[in-house]
Amino acid sequence: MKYSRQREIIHHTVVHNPIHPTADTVYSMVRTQEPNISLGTVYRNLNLLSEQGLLRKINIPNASDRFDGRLDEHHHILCEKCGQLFDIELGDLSALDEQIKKESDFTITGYQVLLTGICPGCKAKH
Amino acid sequence: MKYSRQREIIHHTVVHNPIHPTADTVYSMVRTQEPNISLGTVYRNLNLLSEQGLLRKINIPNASDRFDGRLDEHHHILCEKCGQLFDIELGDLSALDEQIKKESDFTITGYQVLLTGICPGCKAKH
DNA sequence: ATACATGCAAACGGTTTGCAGAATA
DNA sequence: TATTCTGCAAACCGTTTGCATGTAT
Repeated sequence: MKYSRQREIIHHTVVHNPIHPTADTVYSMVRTQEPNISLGTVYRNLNLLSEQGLLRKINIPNASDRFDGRLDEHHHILCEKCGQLFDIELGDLSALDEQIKKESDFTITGYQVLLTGICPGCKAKH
Repeated sequence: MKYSRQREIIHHTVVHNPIHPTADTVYSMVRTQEPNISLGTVYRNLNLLSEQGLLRKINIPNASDRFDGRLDEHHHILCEKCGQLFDIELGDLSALDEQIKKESDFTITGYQVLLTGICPGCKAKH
């Protein structure tokens, strides 16, 4: 992976904005610094960075993927009202892995958990 | 919801074929009985049936949605090699709900768990 | 010099939608 | 008859890709 200014800005943008932006949101943000960047470059770099483990790509059903600069183990909850994605700690889910390893002949390589709910802000707006 | 022969065949197809078919697979299967059915009708009915709770729609990252006629609580594991989706029992995850309810101000409305791994069949083919 | 990256625009894949006509209630 | 449904085709949306050019090593 060769250095590029565009990639550095993209990476920096995701890491320093813990809002779990979509590619398109990253694109808008990056354009303030790099006005001629193309959406294709944003996609290519977000994918590259997540393949290299420098970013996480979070799949959202029926909506755009989100990107997350936090690399430690945590999960997410999607607010049904406002669409914002929040971090959430789920304690230790590795017990599930253990259980499945015992009960099935699968080799588990990963899992994803996505919760849905109503965030405190949306609850406040009754 | 008015009766339609097409919808009945679609529903029957999903319920009696526990292979977690995609819309396109359902389309192929249904066409053997209903050669003039359109893909649009298949999509419309799969969505309608899952909205009514008569079917479950399972979101798969970077791939087509799958449909499941099993309505009881269970989860799924996607084989990375062959792409087949299998049922898996994860015991009681409601403890997670409890934990989150205590630790956060979110109202949890649902969660989805998708495991990835290598299925026994693919492991056998070394 | 040679890889790799970029901007652009077109293509892609899965899914949804508008419409005119057909089937159900 | 009023409403819902269908087949068809076009549109849609998020994402990827081919290409000619530019940049890093």
